[in-house]
Amino acid sequence: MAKVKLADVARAAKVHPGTASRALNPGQRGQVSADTVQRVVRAAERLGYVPNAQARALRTSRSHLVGIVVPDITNPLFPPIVRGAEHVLTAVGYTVLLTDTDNDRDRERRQIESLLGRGVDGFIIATALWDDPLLTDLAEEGVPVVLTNRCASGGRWPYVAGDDQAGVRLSVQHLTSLGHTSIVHLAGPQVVSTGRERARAFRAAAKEFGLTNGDARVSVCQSYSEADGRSAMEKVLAKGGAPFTAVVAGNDLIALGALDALAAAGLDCPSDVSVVGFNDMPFVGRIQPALTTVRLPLQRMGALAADLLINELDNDEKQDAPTRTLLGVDLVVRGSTAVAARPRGRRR
Amino acid sequence: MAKVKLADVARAAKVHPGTASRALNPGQRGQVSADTVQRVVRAAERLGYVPNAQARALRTSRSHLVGIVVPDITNPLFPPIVRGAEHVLTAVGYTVLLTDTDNDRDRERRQIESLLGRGVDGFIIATALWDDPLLTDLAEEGVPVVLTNRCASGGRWPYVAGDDQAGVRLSVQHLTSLGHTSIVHLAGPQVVSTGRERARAFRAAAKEFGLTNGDARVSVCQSYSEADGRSAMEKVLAKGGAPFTAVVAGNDLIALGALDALAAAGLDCPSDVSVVGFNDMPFVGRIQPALTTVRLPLQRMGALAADLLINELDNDEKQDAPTRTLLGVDLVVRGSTAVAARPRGRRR
DNA sequence: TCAGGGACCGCAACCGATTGCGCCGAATCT
DNA sequence: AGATTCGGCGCAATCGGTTGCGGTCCCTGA
Repeated sequence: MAKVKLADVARAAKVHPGTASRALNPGQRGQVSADTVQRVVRAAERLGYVPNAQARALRTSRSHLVGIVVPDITNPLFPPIVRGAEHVLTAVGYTVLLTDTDNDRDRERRQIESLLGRGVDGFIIATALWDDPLLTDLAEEGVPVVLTNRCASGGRWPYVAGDDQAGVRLSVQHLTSLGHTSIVHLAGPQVVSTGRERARAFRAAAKEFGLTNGDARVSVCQSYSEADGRSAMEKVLAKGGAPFTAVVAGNDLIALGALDALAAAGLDCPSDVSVVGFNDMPFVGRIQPALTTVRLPLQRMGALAADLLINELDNDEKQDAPTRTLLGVDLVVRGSTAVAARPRGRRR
Repeated sequence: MAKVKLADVARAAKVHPGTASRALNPGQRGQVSADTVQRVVRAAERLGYVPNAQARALRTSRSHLVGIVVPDITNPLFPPIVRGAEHVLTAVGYTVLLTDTDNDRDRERRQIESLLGRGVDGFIIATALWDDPLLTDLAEEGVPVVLTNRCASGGRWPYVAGDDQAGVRLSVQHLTSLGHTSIVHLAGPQVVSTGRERARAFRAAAKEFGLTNGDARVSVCQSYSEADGRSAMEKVLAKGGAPFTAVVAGNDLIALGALDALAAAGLDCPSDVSVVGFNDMPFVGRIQPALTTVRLPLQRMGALAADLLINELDNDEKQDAPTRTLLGVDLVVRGSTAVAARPRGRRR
């Protein structure tokens, strides 16, 4: 069965294609008599008419396509975000173009350009660097962009994410209330906002809860991964210095790596060292020990990012002050944190 | 900066747009002199020309868009598949339209129709039911489809997945070799191929390894979820019957649910009951007890599915015999399986 | 020298939907 | 009754590439 096109519907309803188009588009329906509208709509239904999105996009230069850019869809952090965004977007007639940049900047740029060639109306980007030339390029071309998960410097883009600062503060508060007086922060990469922000928040919280400088060390991981979490933890253990009894990880992956390093060093979690993660990835509550971590409303983040983008797309007026939303987070206390033991660490 | 279009390039190269088009398309390049090709290509580069995919698709009725349909991107099974497929597809100029059906048939149909309206060239579908009207409809419309993860009856579609039968056989073999003589299979839903196939394989393997009927029970879960796994396990425990010492779960999620039910019933895994899962989802090796499970090459599955689809799209000749590929699987032995204890179970 | 044959390239139609412009007939006003 | 307005709809251009057809020019062979 050949695709039925607008002209077919028009013929069936005995009107001109232009009229059929108006009858089918709620916005222009006022220009057509109710009677005609009904005839056209009926005909369209009877024939099973599905408008050709390509043609429409070509003419209107609105594709109703949205690109979602994630660094690695395999990282459990992102699927819920994608899902939340997708549900909102499809509900209002947008379609999602997903692209996984594989944490590769060149690939990311190529992908985004390809998507632009496809005429996407806007992007939801979860891969932003703190200083990101790609973003400024997009801004110059006037492409609507909403950032999620990570933000960028300049505060130029709408943005929705979890409240990193609050999450870290909750973690530190929890640990100090358990009697921990020397805590290590295994920070995420400092080129992304979450890495910077959580590290900043850690220092602030440490000060707030009375930890002195030497007792609130920060060690930076190259990436958010188990491998880098592990090696960062190993490095801290090897270096010695003041003994510590707790670790605040930049995210759950880093926490997992840290757990490995601790176990390898013969340290037990939580009796020797408490560990808290960030993100509450699926199943981290079932690992051994069950990970205490900060829960973000990921799906809601995605949904909100989509809302923001839709809003920006529909009101083509540019708003000068981009909305920036921080969603509340919870600390989920599980088995990886416990009352501080006598201070302990690897000494040289 | 306004988008540069083909006409601009043509003007810059002092040729007709038609000629510019031919010069830029490798397939037609032979019809243009080498000198002109170079002029056009240079001009295109200089101006930063990006062809408008919509216009091209409209004219050629080839969008280079592929729809990937998954039931729930939040299920860790799917991201690797999507990733594998996406990498292959983008490498040859296709773009991925992702849609998450939320396990909702109506939603799925709407989404697919919407994607068809967008002119997708083909689909990779991971949501197939065993008897799936949606698939036959697509087949009637002549839309290329490749199935992955699950297949459908009739053997009408190209298909790539893990070797379920081999995986289950490995599991049963492993358990019997540990001395288990009474095993329960918590099967997945029987409306999807993996549920049926694994159940069938379980019965066959049980027979092969000498388990009698009463010692190879099958209980079916409504869905692949922790909740249904748990309730199925609870039901088996409540019903009593012959004591069992091992469980082969339809997938990891079901296994997790079963673990919960066992723990709630005061049974220890693995000392009282061994459990083996299926899929080797991320992090199931870190839960307590570390789950013995069957590992599928998920990313490779996605990549292969993409290869199959591309092949079908490029050779518009319909091949009468669809390729069906089963990828080899491994049994990953971890802590949730152990030598059989004395048979035990809940007795009334 | 002239017919025949390519190689190259321009012309214009076309893909399918949208929309500014303007025509026509009927209702309203004076 | 004649002028005027307005609702409803048809016409045709347009979005940006692609491609069948045919024209021009040059080269080859007799």
